[in-house]
Amino acid sequence: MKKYDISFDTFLKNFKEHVSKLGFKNSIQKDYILKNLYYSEDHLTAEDIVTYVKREYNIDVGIATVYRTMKFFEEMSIVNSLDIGDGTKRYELNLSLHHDHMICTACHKIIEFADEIIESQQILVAKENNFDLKNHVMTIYGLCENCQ
Amino acid sequence: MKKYDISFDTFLKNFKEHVSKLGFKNSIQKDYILKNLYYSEDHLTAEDIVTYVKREYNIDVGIATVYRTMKFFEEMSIVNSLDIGDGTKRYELNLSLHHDHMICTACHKIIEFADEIIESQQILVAKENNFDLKNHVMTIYGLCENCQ
DNA sequence: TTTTATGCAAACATTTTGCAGTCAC
DNA sequence: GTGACTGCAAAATGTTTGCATAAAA
Repeated sequence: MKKYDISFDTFLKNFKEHVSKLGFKNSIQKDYILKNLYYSEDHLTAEDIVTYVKREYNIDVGIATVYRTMKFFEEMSIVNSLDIGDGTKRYELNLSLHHDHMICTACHKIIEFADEIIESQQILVAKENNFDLKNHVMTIYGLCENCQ
Repeated sequence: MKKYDISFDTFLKNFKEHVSKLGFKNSIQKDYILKNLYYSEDHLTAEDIVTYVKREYNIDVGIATVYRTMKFFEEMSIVNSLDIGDGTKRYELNLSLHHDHMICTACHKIIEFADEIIESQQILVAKENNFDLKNHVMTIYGLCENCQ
């Protein structure tokens, strides 16, 4: 659904250079996990990633590697994690402009949205509290159009 | 820290009547879990609740009962749950006005805040998307004053 | 007396960790 | 060759469930 401003190849190349510069090592697992995140739908669980990478690219990745890699990607700030309330972490690429989520409590559909007023107000609130804002998550729960 | 507009005794009395009317049964476990939520700090884990109820009131409550009770309270809309990103659910009484959280990623301190502009903008965004808003969660991550 | 709630222990699901072997640089 | 990465299996963690008993209405 969502397209990014940067092509996958460019993104991957940049990322691999970045990894090298920091003294970490690249691997085909990292490459294909990233490729999968780039081209698949958002909001994948670790299990999803294992399944999809195998199905789409025929690459075997262990679930432990996925968890470790996602933690690594989060620290690199190229991935965000998301909890839709079912006790399972989901991951999405952090390449697009910041957006938030509306989650339907009936069908679990996820609607993404971005609102500039909310964004700027958050920055203001953080400043008022002498808080050094790094990231934020906003989730609206309710019923989507179909489920009302 | 936070005081509610309603006394615990009044709140408990109302709640017990409500439970009866719906055909459920009251119990001292429910009473003391509620009492603990009312008087303790916010953002307790299930484990915290077991520990505190024992310590403060010398009442034994099983962890399974806490989970079941919190689910029940959430369905009654008197409790909210909160995920601060460490994989453990935390609970707080839903008696006060809506507020959101800023969480320090270094010391895990939680700062509560309420912002009317953000609140009203959320309602607007939901409306624009034909989404029937029931609840929402907003969390800002970053560094608190002390940890910067 | 009927039905719901509780507590225990077992089950379950998700995530993390230790370790031996592999791969990148 | 060294150090980081991977995969497996085991462990750890958090949460849920089945069942017998207890308590509420």
